Amino acid sequence: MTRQEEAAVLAVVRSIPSGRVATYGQVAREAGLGRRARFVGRVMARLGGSSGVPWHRVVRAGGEIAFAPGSEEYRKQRALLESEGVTFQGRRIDMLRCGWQASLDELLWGPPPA
DNA sequence: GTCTTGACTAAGC
DNA sequence: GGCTTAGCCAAGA
Repeated sequence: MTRQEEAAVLAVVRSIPSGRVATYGQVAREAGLGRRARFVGRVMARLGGSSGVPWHRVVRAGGEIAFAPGSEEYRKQRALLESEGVTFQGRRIDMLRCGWQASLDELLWGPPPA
């Protein structure tokens, strides 16, 4: 929609700490978009990847990567996540360990950089 | 203006 | 565990 909402989405995604992931719906809520999870997906798609935004930390509900398993993008995203310490179980991310929860975030990992 | 498409989600079978 | 359906909303054609 507007640049502002897009910026809000990017800000939320940037605030996801390394080694953890958030779902599209979660990002949408954090950005004040309510249930516009698809909008988050659209913003990610438009980024292209070289925007300094950790797009790979955004996954679908349930902790599954949004891309088709085996696809180029899927493998890239998974590789990036695993390099940050995110653990997978099959094609799902262990959300209990790596899922991002803002409140729990500060308790376990300390306050985010910004 | 409408119709289609999609990096979504929750619920139901 | 998986697949389908229905709801959702914005961008492009």
